[in-house]
Amino acid sequence: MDTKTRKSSNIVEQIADELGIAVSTVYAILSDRKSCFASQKLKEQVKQLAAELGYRPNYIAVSLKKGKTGTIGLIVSDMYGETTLARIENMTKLAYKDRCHVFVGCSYDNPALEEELLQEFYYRRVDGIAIAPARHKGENKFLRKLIELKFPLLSFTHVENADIDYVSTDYFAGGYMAGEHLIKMGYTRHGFIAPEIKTTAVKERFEGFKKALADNGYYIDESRIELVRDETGKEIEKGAERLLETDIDSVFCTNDRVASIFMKVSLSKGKKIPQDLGIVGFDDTEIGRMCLIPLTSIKQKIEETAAHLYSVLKRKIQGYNTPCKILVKPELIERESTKRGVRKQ
Amino acid sequence: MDTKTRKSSNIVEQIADELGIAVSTVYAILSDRKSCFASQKLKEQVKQLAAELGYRPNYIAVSLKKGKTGTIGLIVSDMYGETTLARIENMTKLAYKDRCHVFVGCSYDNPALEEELLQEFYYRRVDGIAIAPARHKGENKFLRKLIELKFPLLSFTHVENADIDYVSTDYFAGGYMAGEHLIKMGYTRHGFIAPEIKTTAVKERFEGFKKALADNGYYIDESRIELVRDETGKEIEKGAERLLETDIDSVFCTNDRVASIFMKVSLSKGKKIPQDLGIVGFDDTEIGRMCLIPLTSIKQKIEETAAHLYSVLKRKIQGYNTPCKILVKPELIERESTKRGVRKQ
DNA sequence: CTGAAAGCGCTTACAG
DNA sequence: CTGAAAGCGCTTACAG
Repeated sequence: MDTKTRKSSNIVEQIADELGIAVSTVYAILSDRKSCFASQKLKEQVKQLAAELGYRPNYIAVSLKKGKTGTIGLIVSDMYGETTLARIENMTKLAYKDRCHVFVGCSYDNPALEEELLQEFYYRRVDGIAIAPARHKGENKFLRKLIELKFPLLSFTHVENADIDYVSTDYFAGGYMAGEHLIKMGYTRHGFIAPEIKTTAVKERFEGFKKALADNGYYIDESRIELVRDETGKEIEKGAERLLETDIDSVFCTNDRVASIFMKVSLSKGKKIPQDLGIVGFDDTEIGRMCLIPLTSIKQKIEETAAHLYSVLKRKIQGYNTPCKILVKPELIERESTKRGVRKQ
Repeated sequence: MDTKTRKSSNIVEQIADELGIAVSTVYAILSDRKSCFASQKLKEQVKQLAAELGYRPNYIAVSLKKGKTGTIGLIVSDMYGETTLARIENMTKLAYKDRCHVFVGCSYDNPALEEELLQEFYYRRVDGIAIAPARHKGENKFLRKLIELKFPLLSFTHVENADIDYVSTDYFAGGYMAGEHLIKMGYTRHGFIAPEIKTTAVKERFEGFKKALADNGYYIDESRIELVRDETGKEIEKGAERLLETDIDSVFCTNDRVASIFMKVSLSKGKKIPQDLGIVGFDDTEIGRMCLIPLTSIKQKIEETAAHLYSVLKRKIQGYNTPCKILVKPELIERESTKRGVRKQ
């Protein structure tokens, strides 16, 4: 038995010395390696000692050696609302099934910050990145670089003029559903309200909406399109008031929050919902469900989308790099705010 | 000049070979070390080459060497609501100022999962952990262990019978404020509604509420305390209906969601708010602001709390380990739902 | 002012 | 079946 007390501060070496075996054997035992043929008794001794000495595995060393960190970067573009939280939740939950953990970062729609975060995560050696890209346009050279390098990277939305892979909600289809639904419920004078359109996600839902109207012989007049200056409650209220001065009998709102404000303004003006006015929102959030007249809304299948995205990302991490552009259809959730008696077929 | 082409795959070695200098010099230049006295020209050459060869720093190696990862673990107990998202946001934002990143994990109120996550983060060598502890009681031995080890660990709430440091909202004070406010507005028959009380956070706000009533000569009768079976909308509605059959003229709801459901039920029964009925919520969320009658609510100062928590955590990481039990007073946000003409002084 | 060397804590061939 | 050695990519004294 080797008694030269190496007095190492490294617990694994201490164990090896104490038991007169090699460090590599200790590691083999401690990490339950299948190719470890130590006797049961030895294994127990080692584990016992490890516990006594307070051994803790060092995942950082493992990461360095393996060249994989078991880590994913998630970049969101805002820290507001159920959609963002759901993305965080889904990614962490899915990753954890593979014992992976996720770093969360927010670009606040700022391309420079987005670039920084991307680089940070890249240097930190995350195995892959999921990103909800900044909506305000701006050059992101680093994003392009990562795409060129074929770094495992996947987006939650389609990005104009960037060849990034994505798994996204089909916003166009969502808008189409909203339009179709209002028509089916017998509404004929359709309006649209949204804060100024800066994102593909919003532009597409509007395009889809218009297409549904057109396909059914309707047309949306300029005066019935209200593009509000910003997302503050004040501005949305003002927009709602203007829109209510037109002859609309229904409105598609870009999200549930806008819809709920619209509803409040409408009710305060004595409108009957859904009789005088049908309202459709987007996102199917709690706020819509809580409205005095529960809100019909287009629900993004966030969970399904996330599962898809994660599995593709995982494949990319494993080295498969097939291009991937996936659109997931949303779903119409019908509630009181459009439940007018008439149901035209 | 050393021409033995070591043909290393390591970019830094390649640079060193190419330029005939030592690797340590290359590293010194690449990481802009102040104690690096290489000539400006050499520095430029090195950086140039690094860019050409696509060098990327390896934070994992740095972490291993330095024994610090620049990483924080955040464990939340649910993935629901504005408070959780705000915690995630604040932690990531604050940490990022120090170029730290945060792993997010959720225990879903499950002590076993909580223990796992704690251990994962510990093994992953996060520098510190911020935790919103699981509310359902259950032994968490690992938590205790970390506390014993004096691992940098801080909680968002006080935990019964565990000596964990925390920076928390003062829920008792919040409940007290709610009670005091209702009394000041002239309400005299006070009720309380909440899903069954499992957490200190809720228990304390109720205790504070009762104290405010007692201090002002009021008393809350059993019949006016509605503890609902679970958090589903259905159960809360039923509870609200029962409570509305008593003679209450005001109610303190454990959170804004419950309050907004309560309001809906009340309105549908023809109650006038705030004249017949005053309602106070908790958390000051969008849902409360969106109510038909905007909701008076107790606002947790999440941002302030987070800033406090982060700075204490940082000190712990730096090795200072002074005990820390901090309560941050919340704030009453007065809106229409309690704005009754009478203002008793 | 620069460079050779040891070491952070692991894993993985490879030799015995 | 077990162990000695090299190496993952860095940093940090220390020698020159």
